[in-house]
Amino acid sequence: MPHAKQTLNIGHLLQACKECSLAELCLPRGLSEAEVEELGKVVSRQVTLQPGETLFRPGDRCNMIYAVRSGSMKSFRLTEDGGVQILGFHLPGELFGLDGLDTHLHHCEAVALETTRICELSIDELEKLCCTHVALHHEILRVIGREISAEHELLLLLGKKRAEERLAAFLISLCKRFCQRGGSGEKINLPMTRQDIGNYLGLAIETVSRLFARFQEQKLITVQRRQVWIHDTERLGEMAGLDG
Amino acid sequence: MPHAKQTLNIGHLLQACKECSLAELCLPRGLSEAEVEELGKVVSRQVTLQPGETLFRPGDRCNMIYAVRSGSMKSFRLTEDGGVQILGFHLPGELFGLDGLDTHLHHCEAVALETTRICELSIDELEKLCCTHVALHHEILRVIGREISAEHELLLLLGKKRAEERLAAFLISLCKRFCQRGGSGEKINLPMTRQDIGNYLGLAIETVSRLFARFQEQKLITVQRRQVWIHDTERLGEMAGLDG
DNA sequence: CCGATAGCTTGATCCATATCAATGACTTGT
DNA sequence: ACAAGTCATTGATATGGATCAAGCTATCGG
Repeated sequence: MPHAKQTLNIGHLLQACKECSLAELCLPRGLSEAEVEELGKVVSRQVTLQPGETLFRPGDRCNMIYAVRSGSMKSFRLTEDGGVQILGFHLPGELFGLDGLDTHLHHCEAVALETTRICELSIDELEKLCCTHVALHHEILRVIGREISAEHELLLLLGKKRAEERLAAFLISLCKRFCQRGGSGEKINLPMTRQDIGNYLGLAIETVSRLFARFQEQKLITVQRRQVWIHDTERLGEMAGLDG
Repeated sequence: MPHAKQTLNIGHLLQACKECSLAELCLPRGLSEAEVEELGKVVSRQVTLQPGETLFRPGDRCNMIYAVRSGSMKSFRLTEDGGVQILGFHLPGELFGLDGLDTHLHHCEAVALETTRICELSIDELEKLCCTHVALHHEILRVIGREISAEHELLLLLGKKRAEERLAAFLISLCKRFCQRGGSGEKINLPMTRQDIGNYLGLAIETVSRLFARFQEQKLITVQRRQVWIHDTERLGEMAGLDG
């Protein structure tokens, strides 16, 4: 897969943060109108990726953080023997690319799951802006904190939960996130393959498939390929051991 | 275990960052002398914990980040059913407590493994200082980046590695970190129990014990209770799948 | 010095999940 | 409409590490 990026930088950016419907989920949350306008200027460009295209890979210079405008991404780390561990899936309004803040080089790879639009934000510019806008500084720390929390959650899941609990937690998490983005909470359209789900949860693809079947038998969900209807959030939550 | 803290704030802090021998491992790395002096003022106090004492627990207000002055800590997350997942061990010069940056409440608990001195740094003060000292701002981002990288590493380990690889990676990582702190790299004194190691690595205590025995048979290490001599870093590294 | 306790080791058995193997269901291109 | 490829399901079998059980070894208080 080539390291392809397709830039859609038509003169001025057509849609900066000010007009973006995702503002409340993304960095602008809680900023004043003037601050959001400033933030919009930091969006250096927007990029569109086709399914399977790579945004960055290990060793790439890390000057930007990225926000999903539409579509979805996965980021994953590689072992030297060709193994993969998916670290997260990124939905519209979510930020990613914070790894590599230490060495200024990315350690992981980010790939589009579907046709995906990305906003690129210059880290340097953001940093400067933080000095004059305290609210933005706080927002950025909040985003970082959320990232760290999410990773702790996943560590708990991989280290301590059984297969059933893992998948339940995964479904609940996705469901919540799609709800925040205007989904009904009834139906989810999975942007990732079973392979991706299994990899992320530390399970074999067959195990994921069997669990989907079992959850369906138990009337918790209905599965049809990538479409999942959630019938019993309550019980799924209990299975997941809640706090996910 | 009571939520005990014993403050050693004798008038002025006896030893701020300027005189600290760990400076090069901790936040002051790469700062000018004047900046280090400023940073020292942000260390609001130093705390000494006895083995098993808690520094913070889930739900506690998160205003500080912490640096280990001497001794060692573990931080872990709890499941609602009483389960534990250790998220990390913290050695002298390392910073921790970055979880909770999002909600300003800690999600995890931090406990001393031995008698441990901690420097507390006010997040608000640090934030202010960042605006006037770019180098400090970069340092903080570096520390955050390192935290995120370390967590990705652990995710890879828990998700994809076999028991043997996990323990090898763990030993290599500890060895490196003790070396940076002036250790010989020959001998490690483990500050944590087998229970802790197993929990951290997602293994049963018995498995850890058996692996130690096997590594010893293979002449890779010598184990005597909490003392470990590393004989063959090379091969351990290979077993770990390197990049740990 | 002795008993109690916490931490560790070692052996025997079991089980959750991986792995192997085959088939089915969409999707895409010709 | 068919061939080929990718993705998903389902069944049979294997296994790495958990769990259960017993004993060992420092350490500490009295």
